[in-house]
Amino acid sequence: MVLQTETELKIIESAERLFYQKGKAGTSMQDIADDAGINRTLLNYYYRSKDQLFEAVFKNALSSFIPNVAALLQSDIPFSEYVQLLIEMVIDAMLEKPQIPIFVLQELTSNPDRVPDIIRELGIDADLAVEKMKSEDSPGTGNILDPRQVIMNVLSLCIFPFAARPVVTEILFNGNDEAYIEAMKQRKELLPLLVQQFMTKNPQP
Amino acid sequence: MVLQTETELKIIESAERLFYQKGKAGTSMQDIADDAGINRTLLNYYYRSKDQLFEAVFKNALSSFIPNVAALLQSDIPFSEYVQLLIEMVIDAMLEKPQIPIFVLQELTSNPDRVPDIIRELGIDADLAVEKMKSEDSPGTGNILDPRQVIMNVLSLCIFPFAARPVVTEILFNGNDEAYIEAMKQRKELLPLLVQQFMTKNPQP
DNA sequence: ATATCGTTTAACGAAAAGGTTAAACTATTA
DNA sequence: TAATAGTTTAACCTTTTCGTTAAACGATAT
Repeated sequence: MVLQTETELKIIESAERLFYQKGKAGTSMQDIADDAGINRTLLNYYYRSKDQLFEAVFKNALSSFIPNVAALLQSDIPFSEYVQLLIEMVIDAMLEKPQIPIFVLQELTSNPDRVPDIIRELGIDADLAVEKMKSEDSPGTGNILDPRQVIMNVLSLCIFPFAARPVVTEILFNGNDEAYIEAMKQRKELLPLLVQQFMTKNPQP
Repeated sequence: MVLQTETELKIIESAERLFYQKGKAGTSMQDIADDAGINRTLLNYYYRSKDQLFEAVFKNALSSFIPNVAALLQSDIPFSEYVQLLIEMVIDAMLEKPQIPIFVLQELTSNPDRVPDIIRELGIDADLAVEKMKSEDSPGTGNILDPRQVIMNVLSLCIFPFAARPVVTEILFNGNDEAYIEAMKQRKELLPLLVQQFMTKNPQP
């Protein structure tokens, strides 16, 4: 069964939406069937079990942005360019599907054993990337930041404001959604400058 | 019933641990009773329903760190000091209970209606704080960053690496937990310098 | 000793959830 | 037209889950 039938697509779309919002345990097969407007038995017909349906959604979620990051990690562009690309990539992914981080992190929190397998499966070797970054860190640039800290900073700055959207909107923007969105647009220009600044300068005098 | 019986405490502790890890829907009343080593009926005896038990845990989670932040927001210390305190406060909270952000954000994602009530209940007025910050932003300091962006940055940098701990540990530190912890300790000293830097300098030339 | 109040337990009932099976339906092909 | 393969549905079974109820237990006060 290579190509997806229309029903199969409707199922995945509904499952995605509901799993993202309510989590795996919080979503019943009936919920998904109702949302897709089909009979519940069809879920089992196409995906055999709830576990397998969830698995499909989860893998989709991961593969929607991790491969890009992984490819970047293996590439041999200069570190500064690398960071710029990473920022753009992650923010774009967030704009498209902001719920993914929470969804993935929640799942990995309740099931941390899965993490190593997933990483291995995606073929990421951070050591290699980090070594490359260090070797690029010629003394003249004044960059003394551990590359790992830089990556953590970039991911944090890009992902968190989207993941925490409802809280951020309410606390910082008094529930004004347009103001939130506007701030996120500004952010896309602000972050590269910010990151470049703290990458190329020694914060200690 | 003002003071808590021993049973009541055991219940809350178990409920907390399990809700944090598995979420509300992923945790059954039986799970909690087993973890606490008591009869399941006692959960209903003391907390009436699963909803009310969850509510108790959720409010605990929020009140464990939001009040500090709220108090800070209302205080009238200088903005730079304010940021330093915020960083310390948030990182300390994260070190103690790193699972809270995901737990809270997951719940708020599946139930966004709750956010406004919660904020109001906690008596936070960000506008007031932001205005204060802006008024402090005398031209001489060169600070042109929107205070809201600064706050977002601080929260992002402090919270995300803890919330994403399993992934970060595996991807950036090859599963070496000690290395992760070491990096977090470094982070506690790094972040204030970093934030101070991008607060007091104009990233645009 | 027994009455009483708070606590704990076992048993019960109802509803929800996941999954299987066999029958009904549909469209294509022989 | 009839057979066939793929799809959809209704009915059924089993397990889990939440909540209630009434009885048992235990300590303290009368």
